[in-house]
Amino acid sequence: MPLVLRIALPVPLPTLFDYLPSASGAASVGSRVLVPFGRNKAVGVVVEADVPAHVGNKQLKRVLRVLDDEPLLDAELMQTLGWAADYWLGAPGEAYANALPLLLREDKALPETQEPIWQLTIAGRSALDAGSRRGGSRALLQVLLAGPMSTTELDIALSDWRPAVRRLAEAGLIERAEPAPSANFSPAAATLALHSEQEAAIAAVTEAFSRFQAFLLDGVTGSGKTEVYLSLIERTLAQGKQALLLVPEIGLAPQTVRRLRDRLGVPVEVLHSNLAEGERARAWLRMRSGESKVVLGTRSAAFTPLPHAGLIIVDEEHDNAYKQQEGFRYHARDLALVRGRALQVPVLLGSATPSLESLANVEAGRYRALHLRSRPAATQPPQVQIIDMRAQRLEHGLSPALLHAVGDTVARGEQVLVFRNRRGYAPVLLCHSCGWHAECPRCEHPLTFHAAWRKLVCHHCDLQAPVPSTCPTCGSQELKPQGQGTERLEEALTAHFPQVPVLRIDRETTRRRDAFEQLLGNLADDAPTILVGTQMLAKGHDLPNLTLVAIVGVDEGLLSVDFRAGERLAQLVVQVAGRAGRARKPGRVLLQTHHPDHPLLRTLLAQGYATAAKELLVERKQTGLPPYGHQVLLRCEAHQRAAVDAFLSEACAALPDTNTLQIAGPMPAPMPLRAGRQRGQLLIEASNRRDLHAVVRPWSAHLAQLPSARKVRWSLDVDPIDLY
DNA sequence: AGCACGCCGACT
DNA sequence: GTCGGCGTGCTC
Repeated sequence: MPLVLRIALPVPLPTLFDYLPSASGAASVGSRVLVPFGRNKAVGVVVEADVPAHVGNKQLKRVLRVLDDEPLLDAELMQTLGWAADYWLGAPGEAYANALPLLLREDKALPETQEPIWQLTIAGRSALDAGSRRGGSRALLQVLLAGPMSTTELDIALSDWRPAVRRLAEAGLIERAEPAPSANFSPAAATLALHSEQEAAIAAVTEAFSRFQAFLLDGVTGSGKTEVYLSLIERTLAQGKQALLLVPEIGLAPQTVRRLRDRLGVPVEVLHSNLAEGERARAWLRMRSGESKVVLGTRSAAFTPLPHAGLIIVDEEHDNAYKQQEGFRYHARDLALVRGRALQVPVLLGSATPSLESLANVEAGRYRALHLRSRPAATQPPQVQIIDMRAQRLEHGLSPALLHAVGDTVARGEQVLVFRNRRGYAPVLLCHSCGWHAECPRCEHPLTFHAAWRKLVCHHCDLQAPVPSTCPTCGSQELKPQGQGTERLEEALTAHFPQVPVLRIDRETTRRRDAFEQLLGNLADDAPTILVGTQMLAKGHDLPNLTLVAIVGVDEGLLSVDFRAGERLAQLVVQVAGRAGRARKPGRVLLQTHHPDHPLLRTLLAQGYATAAKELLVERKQTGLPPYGHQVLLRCEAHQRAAVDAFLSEACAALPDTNTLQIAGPMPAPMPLRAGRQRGQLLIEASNRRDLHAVVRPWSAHLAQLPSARKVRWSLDVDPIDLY
């Protein structure tokens, strides 16, 4: 039996692949190799070396080339990635592929980690004196007059400077400079005075430096969580160690990056999906080499190498954006915790509305709770009030009380946010004569009416259809938009308050890059404005003159069958409400509902998120749902319903008959048809995670062998976040 | 996931 | 007579 290298290749297959070592040199675990794969070549990562082959001699091929003399992935990442693929039942190759920036998954030399630095040439100086250039080129020359600048610095100083660099470099007016010897950075911005809760939180985490301990920092909006992060990162740097800060989405990044850079005075690497591949690879490599000390990033940044790890922070830890919803379905928060344990560093989870999972971990003594209860930046917490919509004369879904409050607020010269989690004009187009409504043929869900586009749009599959002028079943002209989306609210508010600008912020109005930043930038002058928007407005962004938040139409969340709907609703309401009254002015929150007596709303408003969450946890415990029970969801879709049913029933039959598992299904998915595909699922639950994995691990291998599996698209989701 | 092989419809 | 549709099977 020959000794081989066991290699992870970027394919969604449950196996590693054995190869004979390269003729030219040995490859070590964690190094990348180029191998022949099928009729092609592929770059893979060596997972095991000098092991006996799993397959017959004649199948073995030889490694073509070893790409790294030194392992690119260190022992900790290799171990964590192996664990991750096993835990989330992912293809090992996909786990490794996820960890490496795209550029590092290619058969190329590693890019230079030094970012380009540009400086003026002598000709450039004269050109500037002569004033011969204009536009972007002139601005760039002006900026470089102060001295050489790196890509990062140019990003801060100018927007869209890259074309100008190309033009001026070609004209010989600027050139690449040698990097200056790395100077000692010194913190620029002064430390804010910390209040006692912040001091306590910082002391607790600092005390745990150099060992693993999870913390849950529970701090209301405006209580100074970011300041705690900054201080802790500063202390991590003082020890010569690295810090990883995860955020749920890029939208939160620009302001945080600026704050980190100003405060820490060291380069801060940023990793997110919108980044150019070269930048991404360089940032990753600079963390790997230890050249950089701080990285801020979204989900995939949880895989950044941290050879000198000191601290991991997960901000807004409750946010579902941390869970990857396709391919390798990992959870970045949970991965961060596993890495913290492997690296022996503390992990700080922060949120104003912690997930029930994290609260249960505090309860079980696995995490230490840290609280920030006071709001130093605001005089008082916003006052929340329910508006009972029943028996009210509504104007486009807005009650008189709500409109009055909006009017009063703008009359005082302050800003209003009207929150509605539905884009478009109306979620349904209904025939008042016969009850017909427009439906997506591929999803069997109502089409949303978009007035500005004069179109019906399916929000599940992006199908677009013309708006019929008469009812297709009865010919009546009584087609009426039913319900309210942000577009309709914008229209209604504009009509009602013609003297006040109404600004809509949703996926349509912010489609263009930076549009969100620009729209909010226009608000900087604090003039009275009515903002209408979706989810996007729930987080980040400090609007000091925003004093009224009106939440419209959260009733769907109260009635949903999804067991997490209540948790999500509570988090959303608190996060949106947190937008109000962040500066000196007191904030006010109005919640318009048809269910003013709903126990969740009552608890939430009377006693706050912590109490509401505690009650939700009690319910979960009684019903054995997560975090007290554990779930694996088998999803399946195909054009033919029969193919779905056949696969799921075979899959169900293949499960062992143990009383440690509860099996729900096979059943249709909550959306049984989507984009023309029939969908079904099988949910497996157990009170013990180890029992669940022990069953599901061999089962998933078995599923791949089923002939019926080849006629469907299927996937397993460990700890699913939504069951739809 | 790619990528080939393989057997049945509308074009020069 | 071909080009090409996507079903099925394989990748150490």
